[in-house]
Amino acid sequence: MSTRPGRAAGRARHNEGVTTTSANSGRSTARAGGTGAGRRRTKGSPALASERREHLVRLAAELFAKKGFQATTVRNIAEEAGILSGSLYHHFDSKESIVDEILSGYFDELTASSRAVVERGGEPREVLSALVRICFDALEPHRAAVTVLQNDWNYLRDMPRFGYLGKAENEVEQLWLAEIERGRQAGIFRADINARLTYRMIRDTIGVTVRWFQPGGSFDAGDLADHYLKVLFDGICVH
Amino acid sequence: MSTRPGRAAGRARHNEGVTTTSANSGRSTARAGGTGAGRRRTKGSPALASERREHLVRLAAELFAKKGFQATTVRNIAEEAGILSGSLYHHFDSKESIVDEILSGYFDELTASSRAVVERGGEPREVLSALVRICFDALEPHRAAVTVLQNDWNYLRDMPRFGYLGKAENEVEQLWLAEIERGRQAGIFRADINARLTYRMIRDTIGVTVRWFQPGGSFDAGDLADHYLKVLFDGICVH
Amino acid sequence: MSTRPGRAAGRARHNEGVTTTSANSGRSTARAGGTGAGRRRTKGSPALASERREHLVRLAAELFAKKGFQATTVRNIAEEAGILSGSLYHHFDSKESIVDEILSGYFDELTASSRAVVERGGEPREVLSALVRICFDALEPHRAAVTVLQNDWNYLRDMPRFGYLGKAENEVEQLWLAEIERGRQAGIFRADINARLTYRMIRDTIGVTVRWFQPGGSFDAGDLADHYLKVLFDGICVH
Amino acid sequence: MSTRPGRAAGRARHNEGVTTTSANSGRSTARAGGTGAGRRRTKGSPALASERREHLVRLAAELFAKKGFQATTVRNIAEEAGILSGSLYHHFDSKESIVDEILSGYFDELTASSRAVVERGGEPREVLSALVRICFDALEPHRAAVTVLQNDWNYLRDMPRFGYLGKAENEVEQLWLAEIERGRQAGIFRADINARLTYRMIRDTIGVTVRWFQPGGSFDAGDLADHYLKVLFDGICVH
DNA sequence: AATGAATGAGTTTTCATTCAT
DNA sequence: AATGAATGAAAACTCATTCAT
Repeated sequence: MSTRPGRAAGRARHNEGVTTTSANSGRSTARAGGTGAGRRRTKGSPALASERREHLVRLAAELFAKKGFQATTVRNIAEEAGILSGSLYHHFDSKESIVDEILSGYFDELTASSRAVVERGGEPREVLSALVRICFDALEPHRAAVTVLQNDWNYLRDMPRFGYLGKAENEVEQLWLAEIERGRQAGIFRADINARLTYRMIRDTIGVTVRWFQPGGSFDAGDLADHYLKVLFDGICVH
Repeated sequence: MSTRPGRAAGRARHNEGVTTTSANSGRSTARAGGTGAGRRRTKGSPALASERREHLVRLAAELFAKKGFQATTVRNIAEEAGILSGSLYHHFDSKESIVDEILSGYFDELTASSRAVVERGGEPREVLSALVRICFDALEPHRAAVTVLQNDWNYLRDMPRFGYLGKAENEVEQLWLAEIERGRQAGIFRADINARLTYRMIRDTIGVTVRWFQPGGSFDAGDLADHYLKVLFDGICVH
Repeated sequence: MSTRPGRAAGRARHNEGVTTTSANSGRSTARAGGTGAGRRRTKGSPALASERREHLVRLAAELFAKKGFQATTVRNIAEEAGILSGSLYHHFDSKESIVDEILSGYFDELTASSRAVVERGGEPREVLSALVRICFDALEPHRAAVTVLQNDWNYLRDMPRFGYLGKAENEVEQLWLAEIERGRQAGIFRADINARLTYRMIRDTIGVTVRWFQPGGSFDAGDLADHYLKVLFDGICVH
Repeated sequence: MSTRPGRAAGRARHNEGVTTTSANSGRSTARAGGTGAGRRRTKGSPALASERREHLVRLAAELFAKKGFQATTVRNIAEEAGILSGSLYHHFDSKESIVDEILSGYFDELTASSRAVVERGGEPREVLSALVRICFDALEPHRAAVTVLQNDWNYLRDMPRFGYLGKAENEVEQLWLAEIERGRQAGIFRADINARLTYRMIRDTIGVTVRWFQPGGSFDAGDLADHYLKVLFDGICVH
């Protein structure tokens, strides 16, 4: 379902407005059609360096999800990886750039999938279902990102570097609003509901799920989506 | 609707399992093994807490809501009050005890109101409506508490001091579950919805509202409740 | 045995070299042959004010003995008395002046008693016994002073205010040394012991006793003295 | 005489019951749930601790001895080392863990030597002499530990972390008591002395010596021991 | 004689980050 | 690619003391 774009094609890094003093400011992944001479530090294959990096990001993601971004120290991450905290700076610019990588990965996928679903078109109820399912489906692969967004949004939103988060959110919102509106015009959705309110309600409800959702527990993300769509479309009352 | 108990009558502070070495842990100064007779600070007013203290709690609450508990420094709070950070410790034991005061105030009220509503009885749909409205109504007076719970729950839940939060949450959950079940038995609520899932969905959705809800904006808490109950009971689809 | 001089006649206060900014610098007890107009703050009888003050000193002494001077806060003392810390400053200049009162009381008595015993004269062995017993006997009434001297001597000795402690110690030491010497000349004490080393050994041993000595326990101060004198004079070996 | 075990072989650190969150609690960096293989910091040298670390401990020990544990600030230590106070935390968890290192080093050695001496057996008088000499001999290499124990015992004894101090003291006491008893049975030591009282007297007297004993002064630790044993065994009186 | 509020200088500790090796 | 040592700025908290009321 997800049209997951390759990393190179996706939105690159998002360090707008950030002064980068060190040499290692951006991602060190290969850039498509790179113009400058990409920093190559790794002697072996670039793929290996990238693997190490991705591994570190995954470790960090887990910690961010478990303890929150602020409460996770660079030392925590390094310990988890079995190295010293200073050594992390060989791979990343800063703690922020790690979380950036995590969040942008999530948003790249979310916006791309959402756009694709809407472009494909179909019954508003089906499209809306698909949008909802995209969010639920992200709960497992992007658990950390969603969690950080839930818990540390307050902290991150004020940082210029993460301005893109708001923009991406907006783009997704517009897609939803249009679809809800379309359903209303078509007489499928009730006229007396407020589209924005409804959107917020749905998105928030899904996001906040990470706080108690256990992958591998009694429900999987699909069950959650089924249940939620049922209530969303028809309410909890018997008709 | 809410039987809102006065602060003085409600459950006081919740520092179970916390050794308090300093003098300012509770509202009335705790004394080690003093020989003198207990001092009553305020003779005239029934309020136990000093006005100054309450004022400081309010200032702190605003900051916690705006920036999060972790991101708010005691200096921030002190500056807001126009004093030095050390002076705050004349009134409070710790930063934690400030947030404790805020959170316990919220939970005292929430559990009391919820219990009262359930005990009064009535149609399940009406009782559930009332429970939902209690949560929405808390959004304004307890904005800070709800916000902190949203953003810093991950951080707070591991602290023994805040174990009571989980317990209070549980109590409320039980009230809701019983009511949903009752509605199902009565054939009012659909048999194919999961009570727990539904509960989490509703509570979370309301709580997360605090992230964008502006008191004094285009919607007030009542509008939100109306809209939400509409969707919750009957869904967004036309029947 | 102790010729305990009245407070008024004893060495007054010892704030040499301390700039006193507040009004209440010295003791407020009546001064013998006072020249200036003594500060009179108490409306009732001066004796009552003095009683309160003495009571506070006793409370402080207990705390100093239990937790050490440095580790005891002014707040601790005030709490014990059932007042607020600031209120203590109505009675005392500073924390230091409280401990000063405790220590000087001890030394006034110690030096006076020791002088008296030596002046009375007699067999060196008897005089030395009496000197030892003075120290043991002080263990109960001056427990706090002895304890503070043991634990906080390092801290206090550098303060000009407490320079008199060293002087008083010296005076006592001279009395002992002379007596030991006299006993040696008389052929009663061995010639091959070092007087100073012996003095230090005895005094220290007695002082350090406060660390485990429990008034009301299996031994009283007299038992300790008996035992110690036995070992001191004749050793632990069978002859 | 002392079987002085090397540091690396002795009982390491004693932070029983203390939750260590940071990385630097022990000598070898504790790691949370690291995946990588354990790192050995020093391959060549058998010493586990870094030289830098040991150097810092020595500096701290001197300051603790001079000013007392409480009165020595981490800033003092850092300044002595020519670094900033925060930098100390690269090497140590806390101020407490520094003093822990100092104290446990002393006790490891003391208990090991004492055990060895007792196990070797011999005349009670000789064994007791050896036990006394162990204590005197520790005065120079473990001056700081002994001093801290003298001055800050009151403060440290209440901390769970330092519970092992009491246990180690107890073990040593038992060794002494058994030896004194053996000497009594053998008719070498007087029957009318109390073993515990005698033990306390001796140990305390030696410990308190640190308050005036100057390594490099007119007496060395051996002289002190000689003199003390003379008095202890035969008393100061001529027989 | 005491309260209640505050000061100010200090404390220990945390932590992202830098950098020579 | 990593270590080991350090920085520096800030954090929470402590506490003797002051002072208007």
